[in-house]
Amino acid sequence: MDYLKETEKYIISKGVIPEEETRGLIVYSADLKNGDCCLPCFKLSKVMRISPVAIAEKLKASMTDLPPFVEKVESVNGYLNFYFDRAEVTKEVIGSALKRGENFDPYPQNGKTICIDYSSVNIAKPFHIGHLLTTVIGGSLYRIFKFLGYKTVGINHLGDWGTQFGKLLTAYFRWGEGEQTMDSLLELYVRFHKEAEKDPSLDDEARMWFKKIEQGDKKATEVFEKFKQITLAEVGKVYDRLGIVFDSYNGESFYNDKLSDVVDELKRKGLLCESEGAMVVKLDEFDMPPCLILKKDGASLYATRDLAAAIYRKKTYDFDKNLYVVAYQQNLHFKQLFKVLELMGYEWAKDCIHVPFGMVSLEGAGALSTRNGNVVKLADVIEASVQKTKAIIARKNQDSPEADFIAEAVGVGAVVFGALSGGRIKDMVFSLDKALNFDGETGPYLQYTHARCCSVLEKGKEGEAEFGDTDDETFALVRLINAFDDTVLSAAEKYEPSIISRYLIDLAQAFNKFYIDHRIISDDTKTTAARLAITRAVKNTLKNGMALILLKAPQKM
RNA sequence: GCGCCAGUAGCUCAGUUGGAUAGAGCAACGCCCUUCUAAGGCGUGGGUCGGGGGUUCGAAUCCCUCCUGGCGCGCCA
Repeated sequence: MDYLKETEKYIISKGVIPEEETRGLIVYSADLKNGDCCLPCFKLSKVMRISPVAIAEKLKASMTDLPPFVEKVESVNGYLNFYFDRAEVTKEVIGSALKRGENFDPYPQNGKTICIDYSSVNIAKPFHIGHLLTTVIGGSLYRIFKFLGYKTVGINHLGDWGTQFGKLLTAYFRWGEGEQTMDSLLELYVRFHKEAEKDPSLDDEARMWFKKIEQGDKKATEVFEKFKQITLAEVGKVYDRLGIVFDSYNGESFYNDKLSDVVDELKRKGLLCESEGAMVVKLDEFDMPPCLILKKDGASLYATRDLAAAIYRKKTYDFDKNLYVVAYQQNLHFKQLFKVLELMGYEWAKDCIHVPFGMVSLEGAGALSTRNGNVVKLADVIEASVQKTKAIIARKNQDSPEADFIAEAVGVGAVVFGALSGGRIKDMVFSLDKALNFDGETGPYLQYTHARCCSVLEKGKEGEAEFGDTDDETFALVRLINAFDDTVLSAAEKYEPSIISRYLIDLAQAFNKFYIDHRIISDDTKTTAARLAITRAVKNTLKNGMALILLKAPQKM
């Protein structure tokens, strides 16, 4: 139940204050001492020309028939404070939470489709921690929107086009024919850049090889396809461990044969003009630099492919929203892209949304760079984290048969949560030590709390609950359980999984306080039943919330 | 130079559509396992919310200005 709305409705029903001015004023109290929610009357004071104190007093006087969930109302310094009937609210909140069961049903299908472009790996380049954010943010948004009843389309817009692949082929045929791995491909790429500094003719050779790929030359295409398979097999393993899925792997090369149509369309609509030898769409009147469509030599550019991709996605999926989970370096690019779509007359341009996130750099080593090999591979970080978890489990002397499963869930969870716990937009300095810290606000903390709930539930006998517990710790927990849906909706609205992460930390902290201060299983069957019901509601809420941020919830750890 | 974003405790960050005394975690120190998982809990210390001005009954939050940092600004993606 939305208690703020209910309270608002009740206040308005009194007819003491203007309805329009009251909407949205009610907030949850910061301090439980001041009640559970309150109406600050200062804004009303301006409209009604009465002092806030007088308004609060007048309202209080009118409230002779409180709704069932409100116990008392107080007027304090211009605030009208509502104290909830805790037993009543607890019963309602825990009751409806338990009704959802262990796995919450998704919202009913809303008939809307959302495309989410994320991860977007580059062929033959290492899958490193720089890709972690786009991968897990996108993967989490995918689950959040699916939960909310959207049809979701996850798109891995592969980086499988460009002169870089000419370079790779050059290096391959010169120094590395035969079986390749991701590592050996990276070595080839790094070696090319080193040698090309001394021998510029290598660049010409690279252009030649890329031209061959473009023309569909058999030898070039075969080798390139092999590189693609090697890459996808490698990153596929990481996706599996992270629980990331895609519905499409259409990358840059996929749009190759759709580019000329886009260019023609731009011409036809009078948007394309020649500038310094290149073809551009001018955006001066929107205070933006021009959007480059074709190079001097007639070759297409990034924007050209993205235009083709957006149009293709609209045609194919008829999306209601089209998300791009791409680093903020490309803010301008997407602004230009969406503006050009708008100028082309596509009203759906407004549904295209760039979801930017911050830069990842390496502790001590600065920016990540594929060229000089300054990378930390995602698979290595995950593996280190899982190994550390195994060591902890061994130390705790719990050689359970599920040890491997738990280590995998917790190790991966630590890495994933580390990436999803902070606001998207902040830059992140990656530190393995920090990623491997399992104390405090971390994924393992959430998982531990969940396992703790499971352990208690296994030992106690659940039964018909009567809620007499109304102390602050218990009630804080109840309020948090009730906030689950608002939290998910807010995360979706802002495309910000970290809102769910923060919420789950709050929930786990509240439960751990509750757990320490309240003996859950005791001789008193009524109290035991009530506390177990709360524990189960917490467990289920944690588990379902964790799934939305890609965290597994083992029963034990 | 212009544009966008960021600046909150030693560190990492919440809080930013204005509401009551600015909150967590990490690190440090001190406590709590003969009762449900100590990957936990409690306590202590730690703040010019980048600076200054303004709007307001009320500002970390809104406006102006300055400082610092990051990113972007034509043929890479």
